[in-house]
Amino acid sequence: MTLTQAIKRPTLHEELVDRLRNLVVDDTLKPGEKVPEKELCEAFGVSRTPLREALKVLASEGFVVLQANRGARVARVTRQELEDTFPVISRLEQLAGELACAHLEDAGIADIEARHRDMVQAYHARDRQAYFQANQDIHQALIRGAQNEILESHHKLLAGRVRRARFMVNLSDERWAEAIDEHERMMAKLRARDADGLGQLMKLHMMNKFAAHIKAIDAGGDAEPEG
Amino acid sequence: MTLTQAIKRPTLHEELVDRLRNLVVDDTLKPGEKVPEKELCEAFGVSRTPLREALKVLASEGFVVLQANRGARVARVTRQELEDTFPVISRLEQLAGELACAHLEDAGIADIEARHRDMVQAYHARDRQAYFQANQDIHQALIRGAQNEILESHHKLLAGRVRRARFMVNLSDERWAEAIDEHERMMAKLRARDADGLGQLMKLHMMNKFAAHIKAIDAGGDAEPEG
DNA sequence: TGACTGAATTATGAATTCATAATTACGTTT
DNA sequence: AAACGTAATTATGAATTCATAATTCAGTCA
Repeated sequence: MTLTQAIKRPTLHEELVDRLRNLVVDDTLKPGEKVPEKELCEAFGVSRTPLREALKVLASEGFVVLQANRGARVARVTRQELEDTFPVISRLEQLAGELACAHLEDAGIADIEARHRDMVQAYHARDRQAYFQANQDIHQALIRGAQNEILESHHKLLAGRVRRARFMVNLSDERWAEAIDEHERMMAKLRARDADGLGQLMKLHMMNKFAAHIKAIDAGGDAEPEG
Repeated sequence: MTLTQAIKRPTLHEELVDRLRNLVVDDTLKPGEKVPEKELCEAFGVSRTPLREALKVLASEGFVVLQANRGARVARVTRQELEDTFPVISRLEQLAGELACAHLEDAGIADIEARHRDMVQAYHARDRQAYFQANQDIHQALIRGAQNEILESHHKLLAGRVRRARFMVNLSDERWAEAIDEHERMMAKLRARDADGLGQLMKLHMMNKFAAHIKAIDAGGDAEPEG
């Protein structure tokens, strides 16, 4: 009976961690906003204990900040943090690209090709939502294709911190075209299974995305009200 | 009064997270071992609530694994996990090396030089303990020198998972000499502020360390008893 | 009228309690 | 005596309670 796989029934606090993290990542809970335990408890229909456990985890992941005796607030993504995060993400994506070239089956590559076509189509249709989704799927597939759980989990955390819905509205036409071009070249490297080449391009792609964000932030001057 | 710095009185569960993590990292709590809440509560003199919050955080950091209704166990570092972790760490160290070259002041480099000399001295004295300490200090200083908190925190987590005391006993004379040589070359690159060169060497250094660990594990056949 | 003091309220950190799943101990049956 | 089934015990997930730090608000005085 050593083969028996443990049945996975998610415990209450695990469920809450996921739910709350999603609320932060998809920008339902805005940065700097207070996270009142009471309201969330009645919203989710749970007691404070599992919710507080979840908040502690979210805090260690960096999605919320805890102030002693003053509860939790959604973490602000400061410019400094962006500047720290992107170089790290870009290196993780580089590694992912290299490993994906080595580990992906032909079927996996074909699947990414399909999503790439979806993305290009969304680009021509100027469908930001569809583009965003396809883009995310591609990166996700490449990370998964690396078959490295540590890489995947750390990437997921960092990507979650940075991926706030509002960033997408910052996508300029110029940068959008550039990004598409970068993806085309990435696909070529992937088809050729040029591991180092793909890694290099993915790193660059991330750093270019980074530059575009910074530019948009400097131009738009994100209000970032109150504390 | 806007300059008033909030006084930092660590909350109970934060303290516990650190304490418990240390117990795991320094191998006081052995991999696979059960982490009984009751005993730890009376050992630390706290109630179950903060301790359980701490365990949730430790679990999200990967130091313990929680099984529903069956409590927490110290996470085992499997071979697969080592194989996943080292490539990621090596890339983080590579980035750290590049950034450290760019950001470290001369004084910072001099400090690392001093610790390097300590390390070489410990090597010649065959003092594994002192060597280990100096080595860790050097890597730590380089990571800190990168001045990237995201990089630092993620590196710390991964290093903590891998850094179990017993690994040091695996250090063969051959590998030890090799490691010293690698460090010598790293120092040369750092002095020259050759960012890419140092990054490259640090990546390699980590992967060589990785290979040595794997070799030792395969040879020694770590017993890894019970589940 | 506006700023300060202090009580009342609220929210949070932590302890305790409760319900239930898991484990252990025991007795029965073959 | 071994194996199964069931009851007793234990440990855990979650709710509730308690103590205290923060915040709010009313009242006072300049």
